[in-house]
Amino acid sequence: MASDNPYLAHHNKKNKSGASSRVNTPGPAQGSMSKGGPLHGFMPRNVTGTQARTALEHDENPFTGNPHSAQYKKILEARKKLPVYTQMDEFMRMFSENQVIVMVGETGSGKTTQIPQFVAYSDLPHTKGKMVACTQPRRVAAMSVAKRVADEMDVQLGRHVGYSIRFEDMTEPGTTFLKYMTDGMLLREAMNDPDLQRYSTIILDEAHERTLATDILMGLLKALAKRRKDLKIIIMSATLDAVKFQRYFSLGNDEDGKAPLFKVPGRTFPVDVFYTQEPEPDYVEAAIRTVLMIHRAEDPGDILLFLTGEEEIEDACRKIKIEADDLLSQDSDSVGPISCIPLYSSLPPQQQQRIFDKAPEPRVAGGPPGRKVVVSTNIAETSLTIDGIVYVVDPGFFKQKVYNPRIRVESLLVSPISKASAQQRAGRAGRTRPGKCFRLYTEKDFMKELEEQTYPEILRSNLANTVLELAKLGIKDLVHFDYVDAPAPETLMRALELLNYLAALDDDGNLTALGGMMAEFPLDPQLAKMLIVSPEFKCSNEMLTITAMLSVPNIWVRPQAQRQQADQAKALLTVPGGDHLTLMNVYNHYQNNLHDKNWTWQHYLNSRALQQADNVRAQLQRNMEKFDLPLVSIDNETKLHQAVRESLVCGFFMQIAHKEGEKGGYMTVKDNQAVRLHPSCGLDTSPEWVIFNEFVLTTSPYIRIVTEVRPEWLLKYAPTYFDLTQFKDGETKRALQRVVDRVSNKVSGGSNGRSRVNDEREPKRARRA
DNA sequence: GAGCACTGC
Repeated sequence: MASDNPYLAHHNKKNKSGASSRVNTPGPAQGSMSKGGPLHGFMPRNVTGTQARTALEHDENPFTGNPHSAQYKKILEARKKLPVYTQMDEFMRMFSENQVIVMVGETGSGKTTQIPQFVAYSDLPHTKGKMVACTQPRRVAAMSVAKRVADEMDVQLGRHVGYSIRFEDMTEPGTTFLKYMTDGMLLREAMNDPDLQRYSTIILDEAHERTLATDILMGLLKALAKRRKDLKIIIMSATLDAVKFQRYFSLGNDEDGKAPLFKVPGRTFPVDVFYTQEPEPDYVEAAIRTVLMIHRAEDPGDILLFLTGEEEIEDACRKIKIEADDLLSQDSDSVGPISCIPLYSSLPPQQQQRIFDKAPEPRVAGGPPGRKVVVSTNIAETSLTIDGIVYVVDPGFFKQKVYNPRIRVESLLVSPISKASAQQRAGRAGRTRPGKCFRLYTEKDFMKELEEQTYPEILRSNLANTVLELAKLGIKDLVHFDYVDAPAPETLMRALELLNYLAALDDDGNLTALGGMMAEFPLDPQLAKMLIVSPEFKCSNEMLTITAMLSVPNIWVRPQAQRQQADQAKALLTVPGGDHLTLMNVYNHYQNNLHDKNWTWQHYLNSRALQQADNVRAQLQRNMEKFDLPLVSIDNETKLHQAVRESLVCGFFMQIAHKEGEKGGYMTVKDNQAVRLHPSCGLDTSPEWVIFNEFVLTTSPYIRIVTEVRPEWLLKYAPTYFDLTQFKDGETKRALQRVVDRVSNKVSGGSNGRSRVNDEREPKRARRA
C-alpha cells in the first residue's frame, strides 16, 4: 500500500490521474526511512529520465533493498548502448503526460526489454499494489524476455519480475510488479476481471503481428481507457503501420486525433536487396539455383532460404545437397562443402537445434570454407533467430490460414507475403554483419503487388471462439464492437449461429449460463459443450481424454522411410468404431506405459504431443472441478463407447456426414459438401452416419477424425438443428425422415419438437429401433 | 490413399 512506502513521502495520494500536474524536483528526504533511498522523492508517473538514471546507478536495488551486484553494473553498461536507452528522457516525459502511447521500435532497438523497465521506474506499481503487464504473442518470448529483464533488474525470476503463460505461472502475488505474459493469457484474465484492475499499465508488444488475441485486447483496452482513467496503455510495434494504431487510439482528446508516437531506430547492419529482372515461374527451382549461385560466387557466410512447408523444404534440401556435392566433386579447389538444414515447427526440438550448428569445416585445411544453408518456413521470420546469417533468399511466399464462412472451412493457402514481411525476412541477413537479400520477384511486383501488411488474423479465422469470449467479456453488440479491423459480417453471423445452436447464446444473443461455463474452457465451443454435458452420459473422464487429445497436434508419426511399420503400429491401437475412440485408447495405453521411455517411439507416436495432451487434460479437469462437474466413467465398454458417441453428438451435431452416392462417398448434412473419409481414418466399415472433427480441403475435400453415430441421437440431442422442415430435399432428408417415422411409430406421442438443444440433455437409453 | 504455415488459451 502506498502509505507504507518510504519513497513516497511527497506523493499526493489523491493524484491517480495519468495526466498529473508537473511537480518540482522534490526536496530532501523528510522521513527517515526514505533517506538516501534510490527512489527518494519520486512522484509516480512524474519521474524524469535523470531521476531514473540516478536510481539505476544507485548502489542499492530499490525493489529488493539489496546492493546491486557486479553483474548488474556490467549489464547496465550494455543497456546504455541500446537505441531506446538514449531516448529515456523523451519516453519518461511522454509517459507522464499521456494515457496512451504508440511506440515504434525496429529490431534491435531494445524496446521489449527496456520500455517495461522504464515504465516500472515511472509508474512505481509496487507502491500501489499494482502490476505492469507486457504481452507477447509467443510463450517462449514471454519466458525468455522475463528472464533477461529479471537479470537486468538484479532480481530473481518469478519474484519482482515474472511471467505468466498457459500451464506456468511464474509470478509471486504481492511481489511481482512486472509481468510478461502471452496475449491470450491477458485476454483470459479479462474474462474474469473486465477492468483488469490489477494492472496500472498494460503494454501490448508486437502489435504489428495482429494476432487474434492482440486485436481483441486493443478493442478492450480502448474501451477500458475511458472507464479507467488511471490505466496507462502502450502499444508497441516493429513496423511503420503505427499511424493506424495512433488513429485508433486517438480517444478524441487531442487536436490532431492521434495518440502520440514514440519512435526509436533499430540497430542492425545494412542489407543490400536484389530483385530478379523477370518473374520466376518456378520459385522452388529458382530458390535452389540462387542458393547455389551464392555458394559459388559470394563471400563466406550462412544462407537462410524461406519456403512454405515441410514437403517443399525436405525436397529442396535434398536437391541442394545433391547439386552442392556435384559442385564439390567438380571443383573442390574453389567451392567448399555445404550443410543443408531443414527448419519447421513439427520437427522435434533436437533437430531444430541443428540450425545453431557451425558451418562445415573446409574439405582440406586451408581449402574453401564450408557454408550452412537453413531452409525454413516462416518460423525463422519471427519465432526463431539464427545468428550468423549473411544471405537471405526470399521467394516471396508463405502458407496462410484462410477462412471461408460460406462453407465454414479454414484451409491453408500458399500466398504472396506482405512488404512488411519481406522487410523482416531481409533483416534476418543483417543481425551480425552487413548482408544481402535476394528476392525472387521483380522490384515492380514488390512495389505494386505486395500488400503493405499481412492480413490480420481476425479477418482470416473462424471466430466462434472469439465471439464466445467477447460475450463473456460483456460485449453486447459484437457487430458494432470497435475492432481495429472489423471481421466480415458473415463470419460473425456464422459464429453467432453456431453458438446459438450450442445454446451458449440465447435467441437474443445473450450469454447463457452454459455459454458462460463454456467460455471458461480453453477449447473450441463444440469441444467445451461436449465436455460439459458428458457427466450426464457418465463418461466425463473419457471425454476429458478425448477433448485433450483433439487439442494437441497430430500424435501419429509416419517417417517417409518407415510408412509401413508406422501404419502397422497404428493398426494395433485402432478401435474400429471410430477415431475418437482410438484417440482415447492411445492415451490410455500411453498412461499405462509411462514407465517405458521407448514406448511412444516404438509405437510411432509423438511423445511431445502426448505429454501436451496430459497437460491439457489436467487443466481441463481443474476447470471441470471448478464448476463441480462430476468426473465419472462407465465400466462396461460397449455402454461406454455409446455414451462417448452420444456426448460427441451434443457438441458436434453440426459436423455430421451421411453416406451417399458411390463407394466411400459422404455428403455433409445441411452444407451438402461431397466429402470422403480421410485416408488416416481407422473405421473398418463405412457407416451410414458419421460425426467428424474437421473438414479439410487439401488434394480433395476430406473429413478427418471420424466416428459412427446413430441418426436417432441427432434428432434427440439437436432437434432444432435437425428440424426437417428446414431441410433441402435429398437423400439425407429422406433418410432422416425414415428415422423420424420409425421413432414416432415406436414411441407414440414422443416429442421431437423441443426448441433447445439443452432441454434434452437427459441421457435416456437410445434404443435402436 | 494423405500431410501439418505459425501461434495461443
